[in-house]
Amino acid sequence: MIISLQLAGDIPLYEQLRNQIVVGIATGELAREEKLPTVRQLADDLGINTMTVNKAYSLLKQEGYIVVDRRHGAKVSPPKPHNPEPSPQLEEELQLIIAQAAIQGIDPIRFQKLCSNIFSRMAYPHLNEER
Amino acid sequence: MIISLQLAGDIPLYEQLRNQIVVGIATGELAREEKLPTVRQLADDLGINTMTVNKAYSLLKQEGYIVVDRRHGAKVSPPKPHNPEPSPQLEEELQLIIAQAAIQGIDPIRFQKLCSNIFSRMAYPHLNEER
Amino acid sequence: MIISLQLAGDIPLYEQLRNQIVVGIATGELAREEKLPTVRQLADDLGINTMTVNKAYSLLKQEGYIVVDRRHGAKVSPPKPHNPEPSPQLEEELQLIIAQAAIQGIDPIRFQKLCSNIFSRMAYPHLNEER
Amino acid sequence: MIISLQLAGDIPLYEQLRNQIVVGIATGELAREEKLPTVRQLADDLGINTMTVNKAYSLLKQEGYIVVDRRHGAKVSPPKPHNPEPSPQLEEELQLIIAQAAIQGIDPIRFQKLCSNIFSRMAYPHLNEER
DNA sequence: GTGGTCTAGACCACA
DNA sequence: GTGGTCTAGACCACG
Repeated sequence: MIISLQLAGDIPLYEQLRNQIVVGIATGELAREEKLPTVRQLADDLGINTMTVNKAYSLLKQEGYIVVDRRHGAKVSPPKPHNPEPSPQLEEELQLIIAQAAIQGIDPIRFQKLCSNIFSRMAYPHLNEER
Repeated sequence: MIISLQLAGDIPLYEQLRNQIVVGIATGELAREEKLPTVRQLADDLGINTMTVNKAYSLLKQEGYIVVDRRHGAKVSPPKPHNPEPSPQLEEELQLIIAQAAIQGIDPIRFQKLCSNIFSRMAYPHLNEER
Repeated sequence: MIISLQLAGDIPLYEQLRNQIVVGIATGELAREEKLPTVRQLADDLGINTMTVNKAYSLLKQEGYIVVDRRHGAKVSPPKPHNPEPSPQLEEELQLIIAQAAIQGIDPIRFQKLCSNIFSRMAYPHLNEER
Repeated sequence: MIISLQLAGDIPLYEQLRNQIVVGIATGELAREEKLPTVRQLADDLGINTMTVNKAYSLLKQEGYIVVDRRHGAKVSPPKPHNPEPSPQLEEELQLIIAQAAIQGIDPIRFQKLCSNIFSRMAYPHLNEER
């Protein structure tokens, strides 16, 4: 999986890292149960400090996206059960996005299509292949 | 228009302010061409520093959401022409949101419905009243 | 409030710090809404690194014990409503404590008395003085 | 006796093991003088490293919970005499628990009841069958 | 060899 | 002046 960080940006490195891994999990690029690179490995690859990677991993662990097994490092969490209720925080973020889209001049139909496109890139295991 | 800031939160005050004004514009709560309160006025109302409000206004101006006329203060920008192409940045943010939603266990249909609900609260002037 | 760290121990410094602050909040030694010392201040006082204090504060923030106001630093969270249901984690920890006490030869009556003593040192605002 | 370890957790495996054995002793699930499985046996059963089990046993021995007879393997220590004085360390741990409980909004009566429930699951041999 | 912890010192964003 | 972020380098606990 390719990770690209913009060193000169407003978003903290650890957050960029966290975001890209979240997307990687959702798209299936990082398969469920797949082992993530070690902290040191990833830090080396990206040319950043181990503690920065550490912080990203801690965040992901805290949010439940990954689990850290002391024996084998970090891996992607097992899929969550189907849950139709969005968190309030997510809803608020979505509202902001849609507000911006609306002002930019994007109509709802176009937006829906855009969402569909993005969704189709996700490998969400919640519809058919879930136990 | 009601603005509520959480003083003790991770999101910077100026960004919360900017976000709520953007939503206000999209929902029509802040009518197009409407005059915004002065920096000092708003800072007083919210009990925060003028520099913070100033920063939010600067950001909004830079992003094109408002125009600052030296004689009349700040006001909401006129509507943009219909433009079906989303900015890459918006697309990226949307991707992150959808990724999180997918992992949370929200299916595309539910998500679409959620979007529709939010869109219906927006007064997007791009479909009928296009100049 | 006095904080004493054992530098040569198994418990990480940031955790010792976190624990003592939690106790300080419960006993009322750190009054509700009271401002905590700044990260740098405390780090200097204790002779440890700022990042260690930072980590303790982050933990406390994440757990809801304190709130961090960007304008005035960290302060103790407002009291929680009366809630008779203990978290499962707390229950498990308590079970371990009681197991150890039982093996040590402490009978239930003695234990109850011990709890009462400790509780009497707490300034829990949940019984009378709550809105 | 059933032992369940969470491989992906913050608590070290050897400590989880130690804790569960302590609880097992207190509840009487592991009867006094009962022989514990060998290090290798237990390691195999749990699918973990022998060193991890070894460490847990060493800790338990050092704390006086078990005795290791070179000829017969490890077994639970004989009951301690009735001793109403808690160790300072236990008292400190209890203080932390109670502090958290108080902040969580649990009142002393509820807490006492919780303790009683847990105590009733213990088979403390110090009240009646004292030698 | 893994992640976790800690240090000293630096720079930046926020208000 | 506050907390937040990042670095380079080190040591330790865990398994």
